[in-house]
Amino acid sequence: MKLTAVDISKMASASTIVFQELRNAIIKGDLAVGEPLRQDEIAKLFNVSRIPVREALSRLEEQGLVRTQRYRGAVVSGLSAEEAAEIFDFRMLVEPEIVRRAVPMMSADILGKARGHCQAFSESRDPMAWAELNRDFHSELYNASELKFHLEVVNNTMNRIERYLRAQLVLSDGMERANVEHFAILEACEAGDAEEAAALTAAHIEGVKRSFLEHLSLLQS
Amino acid sequence: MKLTAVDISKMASASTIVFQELRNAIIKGDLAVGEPLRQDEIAKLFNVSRIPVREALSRLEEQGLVRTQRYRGAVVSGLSAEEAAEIFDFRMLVEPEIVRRAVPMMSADILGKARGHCQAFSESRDPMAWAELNRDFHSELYNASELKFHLEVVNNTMNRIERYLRAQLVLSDGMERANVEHFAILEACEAGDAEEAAALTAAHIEGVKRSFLEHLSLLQS
DNA sequence: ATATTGCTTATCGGATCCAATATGCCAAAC
DNA sequence: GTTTGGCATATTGGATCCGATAAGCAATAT
Repeated sequence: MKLTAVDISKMASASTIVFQELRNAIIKGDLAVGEPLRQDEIAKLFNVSRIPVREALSRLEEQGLVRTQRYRGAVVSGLSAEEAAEIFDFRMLVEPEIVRRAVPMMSADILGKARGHCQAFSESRDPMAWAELNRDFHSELYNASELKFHLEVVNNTMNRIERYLRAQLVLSDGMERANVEHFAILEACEAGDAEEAAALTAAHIEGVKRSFLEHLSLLQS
Repeated sequence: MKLTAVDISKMASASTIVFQELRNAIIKGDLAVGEPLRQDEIAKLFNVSRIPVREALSRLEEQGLVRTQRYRGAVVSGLSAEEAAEIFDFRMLVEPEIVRRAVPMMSADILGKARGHCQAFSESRDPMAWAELNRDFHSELYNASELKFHLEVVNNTMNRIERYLRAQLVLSDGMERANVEHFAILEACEAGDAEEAAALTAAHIEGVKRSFLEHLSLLQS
């Protein structure tokens, strides 16, 4: 038999599709913080009943991306400055460790792909694509670690903060700095220097954090 | 006005109650790994329709506590030895840091409560209560950090592995060792020695990890 | 005996319907 | 003018119902 078989049992259900679309919209910032998510409205958008929408909203709440009040519906949840700062601290704790353990496992293929993402990031002129490429680059490196649980946690963490990173990449020289730091991290990886790569990753996140908090205090003054 | 007001809008919905009960049953190990969770059956148990049950199952899947296949239902998900080992590594990374930042914020009240949990743990003769008291003790210390995000992540992490810890506390001298180590951690906290408390916490988790893996290899041989 | 086919039942995903609560508005009472 | 009570509407949470798929079993053909 020569058939390109697709596993239909793994096809996404309606609720899964709604979930993923809503999640992406929240992550990208297309849905503003505090914006109410009406079940009816979403159901009509996707041409489904409210049942799969409600399951999607339950899952989003479990991920901390929306907040729900009984009989009052769900709203997109955001982060206070303190919460964002804490999330940066968390990333500074976990991501360097992932890199440390990933470096010895990086094949030439992975390093090549990472360099590709890095290049694309540096050359892109589309601010909206930056966050995407930034995440591709980091994911490429992190995935080499094959630490499924760590990666899952970091992904959920990124989902919560990426909106703010986008805003910040555009508003500052963050883009150029990120670019330089990415290449530095990449070179440490290519050199097989796990400790250096981890240290650079920590410094990178710390820089983003500081820049983020500065911009925030500017906005609030 | 002197009324002990309860916020009725925060009362749990049916789906939330089902979710919490299922989650607790999975965490405690009352529901075996691989056991299928039939919507009808659960709905009848709680005297509700399948709708809130399905929302509960969605949420459990989002937490990694069940696995769902389309049209085939949900089963309790477990951990391979590798996955469990990775989770211990993750805990060794995060929990010491939480302790480090919690120590300066521990009031006499908190330390008192922690000592209470620690005592209760050491005196309890009920193996099923150990895991509970163990978690109370650690939570008491961790909560002092007021790192909401870190705490959320650690809680979800514990939810995935607690079943295995229970089994292990009973089967070994783990109970006694944990007890000694708890008091050591507590003393470092009382002394305000954050670094020592963090180091002891890391050692504690590492000990549990090693003991866990040894028992596992025994079982498998 | 074994493999294939068709049927029956169990179970799931989703749609539709109903009850409970929230929200906004307007009139009436003070 | 402010507050109170009584609607009408919007929205949610849950129950019931329906179509689709999975899984087991019997009947048939080879």
